[in-house]
Amino acid sequence: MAVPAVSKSERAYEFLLQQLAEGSLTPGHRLVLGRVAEQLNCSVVPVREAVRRLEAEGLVTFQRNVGATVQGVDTELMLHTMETLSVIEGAATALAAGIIPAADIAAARKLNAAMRCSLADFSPVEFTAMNTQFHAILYSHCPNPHILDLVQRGWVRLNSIRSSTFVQVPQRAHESVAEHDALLDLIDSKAPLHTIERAARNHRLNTLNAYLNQQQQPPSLL
Amino acid sequence: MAVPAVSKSERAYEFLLQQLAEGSLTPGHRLVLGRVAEQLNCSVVPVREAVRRLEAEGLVTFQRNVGATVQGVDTELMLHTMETLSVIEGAATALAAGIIPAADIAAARKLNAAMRCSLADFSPVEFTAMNTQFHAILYSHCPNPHILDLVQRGWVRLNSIRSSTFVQVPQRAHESVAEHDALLDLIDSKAPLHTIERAARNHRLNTLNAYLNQQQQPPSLL
DNA sequence: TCACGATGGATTGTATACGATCAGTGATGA
DNA sequence: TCATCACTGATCGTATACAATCCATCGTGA
Repeated sequence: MAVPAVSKSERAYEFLLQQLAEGSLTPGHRLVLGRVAEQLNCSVVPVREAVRRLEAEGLVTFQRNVGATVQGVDTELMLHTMETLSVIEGAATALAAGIIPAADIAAARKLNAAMRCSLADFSPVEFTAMNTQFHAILYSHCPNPHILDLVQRGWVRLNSIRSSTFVQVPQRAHESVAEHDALLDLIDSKAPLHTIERAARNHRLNTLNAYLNQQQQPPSLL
Repeated sequence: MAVPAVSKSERAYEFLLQQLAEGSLTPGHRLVLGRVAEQLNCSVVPVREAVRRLEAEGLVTFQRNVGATVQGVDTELMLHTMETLSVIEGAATALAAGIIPAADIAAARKLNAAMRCSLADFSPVEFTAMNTQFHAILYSHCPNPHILDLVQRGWVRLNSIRSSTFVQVPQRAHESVAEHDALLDLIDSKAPLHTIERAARNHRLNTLNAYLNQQQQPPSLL
């Protein structure tokens, strides 16, 4: 008989995670165990486990006897998540800098060039996808799996609580591309690791600040 | 009827976490759902959820159809966990430095003085407890709850995978006390945050290095 | 009209039951 | 003697059932 290679609870987890990452599950959305179980054609028990795992990662909040809701786009939460990611990703990028293969640096440069080109005919979604990939290349060689894990969780969490900074602050894209090149130059020139770390951290903090400034000046003022 | 304020799965989680933190559950120990359920006087379902959460935090490993085992004292794992904690705790300490009340700094100084006194009649367990408390004072005012959470998880994880560095490298205690004072001086003098961050990070990395050096020179050589 | 309490549906929390899977043990045959 | 295989006990994975709890709605009385 065809036995599933992975458990149902695992599949439920993957399922929900993907929905969160791709935005089908908008913040504030309520996760009802029974419904999810129906969609996955299983009972609620595996779904419960999956939801618990998501809770442990801070992607959803859970209230006893009430259920889970997708974490909302709270500005404060956004701030904290971005700040945390700036610290972790900065460290990960620095740790990876010394051992990243030249081929991958080249790939990152190429990607950034594509991002620069796309500025002319700007599509936030597309740009965001390339941006995510760009940073993934840089930090993915981090030799510390624990840090790597935290970075990836950070990105997932970020993606789950907001669409994308570039949707709301398109002008940030220009600065971002320039900072990417600067970062690559630092890595290429074997700059001290703390310099690379600071650059990577500041890059993220700059994005955060761009977002916060935009929040203070609502669109109505434009 | 007396209704439990918290769910059983929550209680199971707390129960296991405490056992891990206080070392009743030694690395390599096998967690059998049924046994734990018996101890807690409940069915296995809540226990499963708790174990899943522990797995999501990396405190136990889980194998399908086999069960959970407490993460072992792998030197490499230890290295990665400490390195991660150095990054996160450094950031947390720096972020907290600007807003920590004078009373708490005084409490930290007092605690460190007690640690210095205890060096004469050294008890690793007692020293470790004070050390944990000392650092908790410094980082607990970190305004970013997300980072704070990661620091605390890091400590729990560290405690769960090894007894204490000071058990194995007692001489590190002397340096540690001195570094604590230096760190407090930096905070007191309102040093730049990145200086404080670096000091806190190095403090932890020094402990890590002390541990690693001792590993390379097994006790038999003493 | 408004405040307040009862009621019912929806949802979660947990126990129990049973099939699936794994690891160890002893028997069998070369 | 040794490799192989069937068997068994332990444990996990999941479905189902039911109790506990919450939330919204409606009715009642002032």
